[in-house]
Amino acid sequence: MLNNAVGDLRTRRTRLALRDALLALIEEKGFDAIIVQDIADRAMINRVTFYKHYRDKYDLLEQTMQEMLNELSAPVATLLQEPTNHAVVDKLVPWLEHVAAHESFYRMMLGKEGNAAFAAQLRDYLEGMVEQTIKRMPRQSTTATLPLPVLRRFATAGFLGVVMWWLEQNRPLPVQQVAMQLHQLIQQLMPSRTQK
Amino acid sequence: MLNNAVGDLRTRRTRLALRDALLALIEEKGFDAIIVQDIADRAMINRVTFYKHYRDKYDLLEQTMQEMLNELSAPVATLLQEPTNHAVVDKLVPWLEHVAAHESFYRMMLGKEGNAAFAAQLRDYLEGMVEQTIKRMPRQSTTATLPLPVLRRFATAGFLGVVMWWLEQNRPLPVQQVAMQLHQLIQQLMPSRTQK
Amino acid sequence: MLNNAVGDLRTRRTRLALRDALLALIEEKGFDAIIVQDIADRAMINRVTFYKHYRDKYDLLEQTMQEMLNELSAPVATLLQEPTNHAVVDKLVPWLEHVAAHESFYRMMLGKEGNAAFAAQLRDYLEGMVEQTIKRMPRQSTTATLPLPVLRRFATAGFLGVVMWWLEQNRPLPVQQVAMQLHQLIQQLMPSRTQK
Amino acid sequence: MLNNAVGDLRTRRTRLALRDALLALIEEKGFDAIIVQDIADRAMINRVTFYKHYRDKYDLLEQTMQEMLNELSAPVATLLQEPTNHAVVDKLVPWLEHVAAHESFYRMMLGKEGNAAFAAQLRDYLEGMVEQTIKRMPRQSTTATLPLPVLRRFATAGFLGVVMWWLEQNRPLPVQQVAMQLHQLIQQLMPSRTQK
DNA sequence: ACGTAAGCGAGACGGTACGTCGCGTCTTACC
DNA sequence: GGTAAGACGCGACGTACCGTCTCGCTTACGT
Repeated sequence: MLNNAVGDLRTRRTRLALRDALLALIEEKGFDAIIVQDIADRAMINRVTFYKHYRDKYDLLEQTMQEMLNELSAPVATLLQEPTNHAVVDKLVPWLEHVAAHESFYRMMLGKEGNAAFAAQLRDYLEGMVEQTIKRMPRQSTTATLPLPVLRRFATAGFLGVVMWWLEQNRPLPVQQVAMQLHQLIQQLMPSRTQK
Repeated sequence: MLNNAVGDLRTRRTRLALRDALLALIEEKGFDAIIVQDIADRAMINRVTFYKHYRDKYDLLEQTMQEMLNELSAPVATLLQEPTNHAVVDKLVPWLEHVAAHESFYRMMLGKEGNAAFAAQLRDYLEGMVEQTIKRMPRQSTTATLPLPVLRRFATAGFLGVVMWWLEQNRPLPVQQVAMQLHQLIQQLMPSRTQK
Repeated sequence: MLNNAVGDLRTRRTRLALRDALLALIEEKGFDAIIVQDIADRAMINRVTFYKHYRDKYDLLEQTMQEMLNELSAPVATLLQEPTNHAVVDKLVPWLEHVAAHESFYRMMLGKEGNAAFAAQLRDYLEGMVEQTIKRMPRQSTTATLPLPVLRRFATAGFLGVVMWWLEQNRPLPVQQVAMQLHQLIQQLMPSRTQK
Repeated sequence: MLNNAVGDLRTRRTRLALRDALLALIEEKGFDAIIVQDIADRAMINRVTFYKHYRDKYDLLEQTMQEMLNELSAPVATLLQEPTNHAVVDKLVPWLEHVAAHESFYRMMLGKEGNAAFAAQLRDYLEGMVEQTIKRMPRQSTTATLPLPVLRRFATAGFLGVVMWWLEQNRPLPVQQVAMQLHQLIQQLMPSRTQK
């Protein structure tokens, strides 16, 4: 492993090329079908150099996924920190826009040939978001008929399911509309909780 | 590939041993970590003989998955054919019992190290069930505020999500209770449709 | 191994078919390139039946070779037993005619892709012939300048070499002429011995 | 196949080890009985690495044979280039010494379990030598009673036959004596030609 | 600005697993 | 009792991909 001080320009260039190559290849043939030589070829670096930066293709994937999730959560995080109490819908739109921007990546990673770990990670992230949102909300003494973890898992899994559907169908609806529908579905599940 | 005519006793014994070995190994270390030699060893057959029955481990997985799904749907199918209009909950219980009986298999296949194709196949099967159920129901002129595919996908994905949660947590609730909760969640989504 | 009593017609038919198949295949692609399945296919018998008659392809080859040699030596043996003292040339002609009759077989077995064991066996047979011939001859007190084994080996190996050359070149000379030339060569080596 | 540029020291060491292993194994059990793993074990390299250098064991054999023949012809070639007109015998001695030095290799390769291709190659080489020698000689208007190719083939095949006999018998005669006897045999065949 | 340590290309290598070929044995069922 | 048909264990094959090492070249960084 090379010096972690990411200062060196060459290092940064190489790592970037590798990440881009991975993303391109995932879109082309899915993660499982990729071999290290593919990534190196695409990034126009030597295969051995790959191993100087990442343990194996799973290592590269993990780091790339993490960055993807960071990018994904960045706009939402910004919104969350603003004092104005946005409606949930407002948070969904930038979120979905990010997904749309990386459409084929997400389609691949979440689809049949996809990676269960990525889906799980994404769902965990969503569960975290829900948790935070609920914590922020005024404690409403709801008659919680269902245990929270069950409700939360149902909501996040359902949410992701719809997003997958949306991607599989090549986004038949505009972002705003999907956002609204998702919002409505969640409302139906947690009427007392999330109502603004 | 050997004669598919399942007449030969030896063939059937071998194939069965291979399937059982696969299931056991999946529970032990997950599908990806399995090599053909493992399966052959466990089934106490020669590695080459494996290839006389299945193209590769993916082929064996696929066939095994298909049989798993058949087993899964068998009890529900029986219920559906009976004239008495069972409540949805009644269908859920045998379904969940089958999952519970193969707990570790499903936990593995649907979990982080799991197989996205299996999850997708399972979800497709569920969507099919929902579709059939809806067709059987008297056409209620509901004010369907959401497009059916979206609703259906949300419901099935959420449903599976809860089942996964249940397995991940080592089934903290009895089958009946999970069934009830799932039923309630679906009711909340399609109030007019599924109410008996 | 089946009953050695070769009485059974089926057995004889099978064995014959196998031998013919072997000969045909040797001519086509040489012994080494032949697999048991080839022989069985050509003989239109089941592969397993092959093993009921011969241990493996080498076993079949050996028996076939032995028969070939018997056939080869038969006419010469007849001549040898007759009282009239034929010239050596007379013995060579039927011998070469047999080789010519099985031209492609000998070409293959003695050629580049050939079988060293067969060549050795053939040479041993020739050495035996020479030995016998010499024994029959009136003890001539020759000034044997060279040890007999050396002389004999040189003569037989050279003899076979010329036969190979003759086959490789697709028999550019008629049998009689080759016989004469071989005779002359041997005469040159053992002037006092073989002169009639 | 690795870079043929023989520059890399590791490559040369590996190839050498493989050749030596092959030679040792041929002497031990003959070429046919050798499997690639044997060669790799003996050379203390990985089996896969073998395939990075040679297509298969036949490829390795061929190259090794070629080098053997080069080594064999080297001393004779030197002699041929010298102006002094050596007697044929003088050329035979170093030649036979080389064979004696690799006795068991030649015994195996030319014997019953041997390799017909090697024998053929060796004989071709000898024929080439004879041809060259004859060309160099003053055209003697001999009464060539036999066609040259026949004579040449008889001589070379006989020559090799005697060498084989010599090896089979574990060299009962010293090199010089064999050389003399071979010389005499050839003299008897081509009296006018080769007499110095 | 420039010397040097770092990143990098290139190739050999050990090693695991793969999927296939061919062998020889065994069993069952037919004639 | 000979044969067909097929499953099976087994040894070996040649290939794909992996991760490591080593050796030089070149390039960006720190003084």
